[in-house]
Amino acid sequence: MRAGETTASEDPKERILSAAGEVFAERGYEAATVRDICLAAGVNVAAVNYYFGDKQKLYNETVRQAHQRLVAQVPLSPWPEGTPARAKLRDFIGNVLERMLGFGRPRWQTRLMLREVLQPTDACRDLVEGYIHPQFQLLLSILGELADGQLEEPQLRQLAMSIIGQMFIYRAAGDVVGMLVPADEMASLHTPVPLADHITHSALAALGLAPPLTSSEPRA
Amino acid sequence: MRAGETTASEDPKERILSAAGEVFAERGYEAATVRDICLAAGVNVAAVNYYFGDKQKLYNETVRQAHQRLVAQVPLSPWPEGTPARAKLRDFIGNVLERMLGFGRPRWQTRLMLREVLQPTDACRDLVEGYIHPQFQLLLSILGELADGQLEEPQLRQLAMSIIGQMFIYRAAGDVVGMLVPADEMASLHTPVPLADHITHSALAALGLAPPLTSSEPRA
DNA sequence: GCTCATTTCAAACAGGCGTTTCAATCAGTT
DNA sequence: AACTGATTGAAACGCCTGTTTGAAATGAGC
Repeated sequence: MRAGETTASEDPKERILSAAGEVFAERGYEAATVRDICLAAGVNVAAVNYYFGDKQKLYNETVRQAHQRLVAQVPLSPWPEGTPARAKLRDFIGNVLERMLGFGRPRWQTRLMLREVLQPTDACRDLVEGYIHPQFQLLLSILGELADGQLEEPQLRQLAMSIIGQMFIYRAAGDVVGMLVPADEMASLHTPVPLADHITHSALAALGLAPPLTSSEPRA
Repeated sequence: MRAGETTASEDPKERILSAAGEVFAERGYEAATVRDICLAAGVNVAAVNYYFGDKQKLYNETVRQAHQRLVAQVPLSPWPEGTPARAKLRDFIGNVLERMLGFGRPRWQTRLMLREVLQPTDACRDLVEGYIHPQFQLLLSILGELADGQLEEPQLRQLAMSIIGQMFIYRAAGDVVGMLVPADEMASLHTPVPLADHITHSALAALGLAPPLTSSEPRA
């Protein structure tokens, strides 16, 4: 099949996938053009159809790959046995926020996922089943541990969705959030670490497991 | 200028705006075609350029009108003096959710706004200044009243964003939420009224103004 | 009934789109 | 060196896009 591939960035298929990720994430499926992707990848226009068949198949493959790389970054069993549930909650929220908002990995990966969440296509089902649903279940189990049998599953799901929503808005509507919050405050309070503290504290306080937000000194 | 307009739905300009709202909301700016809009409006393709100049100006006008109609539906001073702050909070959350998720008004109006929030264009600034920011300030004032001076402005803004996030996710990611929550539970718990109760109760509990969620009987 | 500005219509326009073509190039084998 | 199958490249193909055109239809004022 393949003839001579040297490094990953020399393989045209890789280069196209990477360029397509950026362009699709930035402009969306319709507005992204095959010509732009090929220009960014430094390959001929015909390469997309040669390697992937057509634009739609390239898109599906791009989403699939971004999704799988994202999954690979998430540790399967993050905590040693005996870790307190509230520590797990803080870790979970911090990790999700870091993955959503952090500047580490290429931004387009999560941005592409976000597009699928906002307006699902065929590629969305795999994303939910392979990535989002397991994370949701993990959060549910943490909350179940915290509630210690005092909340039913439906209430746990409501609470879980509340927590996810508080993180989600920063990723999905970050621009508007930036218009509502002063710039300096945006940089100091609405970033992964302080946000994770705030959201965790809110959830624990709502569960009666931490002092209310109005108390000036939250416990560590 | 105008020759003979009878009813609102007979005026071609109205019909185009209405059809454009649906199509733009459904497919987005790029994927929506002028021909589809005109077909839906029952007018000739040339009508868009005749009445609005070009596609971009039609889009701007569509967003502007949807935004203004939305604003017109929101009462300016909703509560009589002396209304308890927690009642205001419940009302506010309930109203926003009803406007976001309710089946009353044409769905495309809020969906179009949502598109602007997720990926702002020129039309977004007006939307934020004329609609979102005032609502945000209203929520801030309610929370300030509730906190009774025990929280600083930055903390109030964090809390406000948390509340908005919990509502926002249902509008922006409703499809995925529906994949994570059983269908019957979706219909019973994740609808405007029970959701408003849950979010209000969570916020009050986090502020120490209501019993924790784990307590089986929340106060009315 | 005529005038005249406004509005409608079918047809066409230029440009960009995804895709295809086919000759040129390349790498590996004989 | 010649053959072979995989890859690349420039150009072209239809098709669909937003937009324009110019003539036909419309309707109010006289």
